[in-house]
Amino acid sequence: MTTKEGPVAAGRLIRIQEAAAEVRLTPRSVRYYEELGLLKPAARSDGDYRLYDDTDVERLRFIKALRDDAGFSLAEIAQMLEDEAARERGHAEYHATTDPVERMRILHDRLARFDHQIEMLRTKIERLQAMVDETEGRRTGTAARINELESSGPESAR
Amino acid sequence: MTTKEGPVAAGRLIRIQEAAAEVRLTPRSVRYYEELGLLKPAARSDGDYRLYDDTDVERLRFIKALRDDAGFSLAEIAQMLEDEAARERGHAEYHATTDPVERMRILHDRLARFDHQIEMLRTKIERLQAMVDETEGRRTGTAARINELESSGPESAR
DNA sequence: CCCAACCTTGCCGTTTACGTGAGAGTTGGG
DNA sequence: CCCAACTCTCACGTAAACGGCAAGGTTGGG
Repeated sequence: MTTKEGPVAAGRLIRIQEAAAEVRLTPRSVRYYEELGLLKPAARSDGDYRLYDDTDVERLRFIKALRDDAGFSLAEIAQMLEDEAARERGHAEYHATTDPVERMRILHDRLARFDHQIEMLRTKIERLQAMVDETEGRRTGTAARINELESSGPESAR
Repeated sequence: MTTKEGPVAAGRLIRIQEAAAEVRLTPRSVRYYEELGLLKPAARSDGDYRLYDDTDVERLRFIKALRDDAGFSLAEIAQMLEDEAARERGHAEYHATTDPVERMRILHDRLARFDHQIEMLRTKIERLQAMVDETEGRRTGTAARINELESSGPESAR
């Protein structure tokens, strides 16, 4: 056990603008994602300000990556993340239940979700790779014609 | 040189429904893509029906792949394909010009476009791979905790 | 020539993923 | 306590990517 025990570092709570800026999103988008059930701020201030912790930011980063890089729709992302939010923060719930069977169920559930996410991404990679291969094929054809012209052309160019 | 020279097989001309169906798109989408300048039918019938050949269908297939698999916007796709349509069918234009310099320019242009497309796709693949790695990391962590519980759990389960 | 099935060009409707205020409340430094 | 900056919750506006319908023209088999 290290000195700073617990879930890594649960100290900082930031407001929506800072959280959004850190992952290059707008506050509006973050609120919209919440509206769709993709995440919930770790807490609210007395004045009802949304307060995010680092796991929230990580989640936002992941959401953005799924959207921008993988091109998934927010609906699909919601599917993939499902109520994982509840689980992640359900670290509390996880420790709350004494039932080891329940604990295993949660963990296995999580594992399955990871596997599914990985599979989705791998599938996408394969398709992209297929497109690369195809494009490379066409590129080769064009390159070949360039070579033809470069060896037969110069004679007529003289 | 084989017996059937020329651009592979320029015989069949199909109407929009058949073309769309072949690549699992709707006629509406195909028309919309045309409106955005992503492709132009090889010909029109007397009654102004759009008529597509196999290179058109290939193009549609590519567009759909870029959209569905790679997640590019139609605007980005338009960028990537630019006026490549003019070039592809500019096989005619290509053979029309006697200037070998012009021919080389066209070919090199095409090559550059292919290279750019490949680069875009490769970039996307790398990002997806990074996400896979990250997710696998988290998966491993969860799997580890499962193993912990599976070896320490059964004792309390007795 | 006739008709069902298909196509054409508008044009308005819809969903997704936000942008952009409006009006009111909250925070925090001076 | 005051005020600038930030945030809240509606609520309407918008661009992208089509769906769907209307009114009319085209195709092609019988």
